[in-house]
Amino acid sequence: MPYFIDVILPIPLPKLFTYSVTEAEADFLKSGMRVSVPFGKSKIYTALVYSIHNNEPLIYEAKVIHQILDETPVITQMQLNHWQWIAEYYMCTLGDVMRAAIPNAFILESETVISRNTSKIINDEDLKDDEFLIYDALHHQSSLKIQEIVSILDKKNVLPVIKRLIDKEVVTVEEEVYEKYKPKLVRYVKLGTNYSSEIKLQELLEELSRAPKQREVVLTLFSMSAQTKKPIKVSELTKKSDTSAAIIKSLIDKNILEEYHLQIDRIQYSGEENNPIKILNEPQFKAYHEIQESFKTNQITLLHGVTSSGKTEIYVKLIEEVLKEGKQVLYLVPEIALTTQLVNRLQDYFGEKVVVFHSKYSSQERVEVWNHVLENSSKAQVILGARSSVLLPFYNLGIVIVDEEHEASYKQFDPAPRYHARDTAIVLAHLFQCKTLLGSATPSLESYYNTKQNKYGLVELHTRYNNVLMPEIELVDVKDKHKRKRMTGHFSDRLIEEMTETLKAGHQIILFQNRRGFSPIIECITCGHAPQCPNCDVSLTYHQYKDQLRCHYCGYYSVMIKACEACGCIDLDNKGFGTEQVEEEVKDLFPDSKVARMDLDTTRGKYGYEKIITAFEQQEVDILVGTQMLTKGLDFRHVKLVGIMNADNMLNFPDFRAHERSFQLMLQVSGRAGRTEERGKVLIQTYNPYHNILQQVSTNSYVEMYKEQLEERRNFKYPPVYRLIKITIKHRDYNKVNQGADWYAKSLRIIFKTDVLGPEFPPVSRIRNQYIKHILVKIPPKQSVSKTKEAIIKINNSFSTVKDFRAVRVILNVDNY
DNA sequence: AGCACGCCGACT
DNA sequence: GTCGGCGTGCTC
Repeated sequence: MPYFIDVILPIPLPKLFTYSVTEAEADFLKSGMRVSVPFGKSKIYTALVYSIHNNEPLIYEAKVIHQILDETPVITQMQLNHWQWIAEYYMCTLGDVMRAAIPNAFILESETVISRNTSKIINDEDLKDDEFLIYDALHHQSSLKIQEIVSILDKKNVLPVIKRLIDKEVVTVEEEVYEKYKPKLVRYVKLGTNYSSEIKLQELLEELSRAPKQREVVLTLFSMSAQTKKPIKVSELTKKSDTSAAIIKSLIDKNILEEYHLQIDRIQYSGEENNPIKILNEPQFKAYHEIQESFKTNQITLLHGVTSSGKTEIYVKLIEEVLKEGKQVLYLVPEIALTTQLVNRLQDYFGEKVVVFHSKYSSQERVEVWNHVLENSSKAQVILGARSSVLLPFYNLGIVIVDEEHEASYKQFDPAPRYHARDTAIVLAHLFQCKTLLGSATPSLESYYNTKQNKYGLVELHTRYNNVLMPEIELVDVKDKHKRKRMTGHFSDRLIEEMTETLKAGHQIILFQNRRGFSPIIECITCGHAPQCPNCDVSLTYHQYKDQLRCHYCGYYSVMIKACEACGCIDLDNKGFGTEQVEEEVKDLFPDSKVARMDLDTTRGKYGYEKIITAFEQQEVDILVGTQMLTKGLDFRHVKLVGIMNADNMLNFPDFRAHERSFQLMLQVSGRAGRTEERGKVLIQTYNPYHNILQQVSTNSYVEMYKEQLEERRNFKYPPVYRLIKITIKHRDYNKVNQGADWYAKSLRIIFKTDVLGPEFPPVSRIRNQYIKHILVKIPPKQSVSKTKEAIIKINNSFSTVKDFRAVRVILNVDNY
């Protein structure tokens, strides 16, 4: 009987691919193992076994697999089910999900290697110049890689030459496949077995009396092994005996020392013994109890607890319970919240059981975390991670906690799979039949709506830890201040007063300036011209620290212009303001205070973020200026004052969630003020102090905000009442985008009538030389979401068969919020 | 998505 | 004349 396997390839094709295997291979293989397979003309890809069967494909002949890569599955059955859901719900392929889920190092690289065909005698005259060059090079080196041939011939396209050589049977090609993951090995030494007895050792030391340095090393090693039972690292020995690698090497060569390697983890926790878990205060305990109760009837529960109410302690208590049952915990946080603060706190309680996972880890580090989770190792009982950790190979999940549930960064926008980690985690928990706890001080409208629909349970926690009062929020009317000439730059007299006072009292200040749609744009005073990005449809932003103009979309930059490019006038004006400018102004206003800035530009690199946080924590910085980064669950104890420089630019952002987001953002920033005994103060500068959202922020009225916003969403047919699917049409050619988008929208309207919006150009209609148009499909509450998706897929398929639109890219984004 | 094949302009 | 530009079609 013939045997076949269906595999997932990490490419965005909707189908599985069938390969033929032998009976023995079919016996050995299990779904979730990796195999390498030939794909296309010459490439070898890493594929994942999905199923094993006997159904011979009818219309093509299945190729034979290249190699089996695993002894045991690296992907669990549960994950495959989960992937299936993700692919279906978010309208992408299994290959897309595979690429996002699997650590990069699991996907093997293949490289074409060219070697000389030794079984054939070649006449030099038969070869052309470049053919001879390669033939000659192969006499010096047994094999060549494509890249090496490119440099030998000094031209880009070397494939035709190689092809001719193959035809003439001068060379043979092979695909070399290699594993990317390399375990980290540490070199250790021990005394050679010949010298294990006391007497032999004495002899050795005498022997070495004329080599004092070597003798010293042996003595040091001896004393080290007397002190500790642990293996001795070469690096430690070198350091302790103050010697060089050469001396150690000569000892190894003489067989006096024996060298060996041990595999170690790249990320290690070297902490103290576990701290006892804090006893919950009364409100926390009540909430904890209510969560337990809610879990009896609800799979999912939302914990709505004000900022600084000690939600983490409640999570810790729940985690403790789950760990007792011997199950794993997934603790999701927004990317940015993965600070040492939270990690340390969890490690204090759970020590080595905590493992962290996020995008800044190298692919090698990711493999290690992956394997720990897969093996249900004691090192991976509590998985603390950002979005992508929902894709880890959980073994026996006991609970999922999604902290800061409202955070937009849980949604992946590009590339596919465009999944929402919160919702994907809920499905994951469902697969494991375990509970999900969502937590936030400012829940997303959709989650709160779900509690009202009785889909989720709801637990509220209204008091801050230690009964600290919520900060006092004051709205400052900037328009009025301007009129009365009470503004210094972007600072109102009220803000300056409060800042002066706070600094005098030795407290810290946070100034918040939202980054979106505001950055300093350079404009010519005479003709109004503003420098534009050559690739995108936006004005360039001025960055003072490098004196550059930059595009935030494609990364284009140029030096700051000296004069207007259009009219040559040298008077240029700074429009709008960003964090950088706020920082400058603060320095002028408070020259004696230390100011730091936290935004995308200052937090580059693996530890950029932590450095700033630590400096602020240790009070090396008095005033911290920053963007939304500041809002994410940071616990600064000495902050007394928070200033929001301009509330209006977020309120006016053209998005149906602008009001909800502004509310969340402002309350979250406010929450940074006064987290210990003293009551904090928040100043919000605005041109429109009577805006409902600002009123709701100042009185901390979440429910009021919820009701009002929900009403609007209902009226304008937006989530959570309606569901959304956004379709993006992208192409280099302006007309093709227009035609394609029109065709697409027209087809959609035949089925969905008025529930189709657009096509419309987004605020930035060209990015990286690609024109973009959006179409929005709204799904009414009673309409089947899966049927809607089926219909869209049909339209999408016929769209791609239209010749003119073949090159037009279409992106489907489900729940694009 | 990649990658090969194939047809057309611009230069060693 | 070749080089390499990118439109088109296919991948078990």
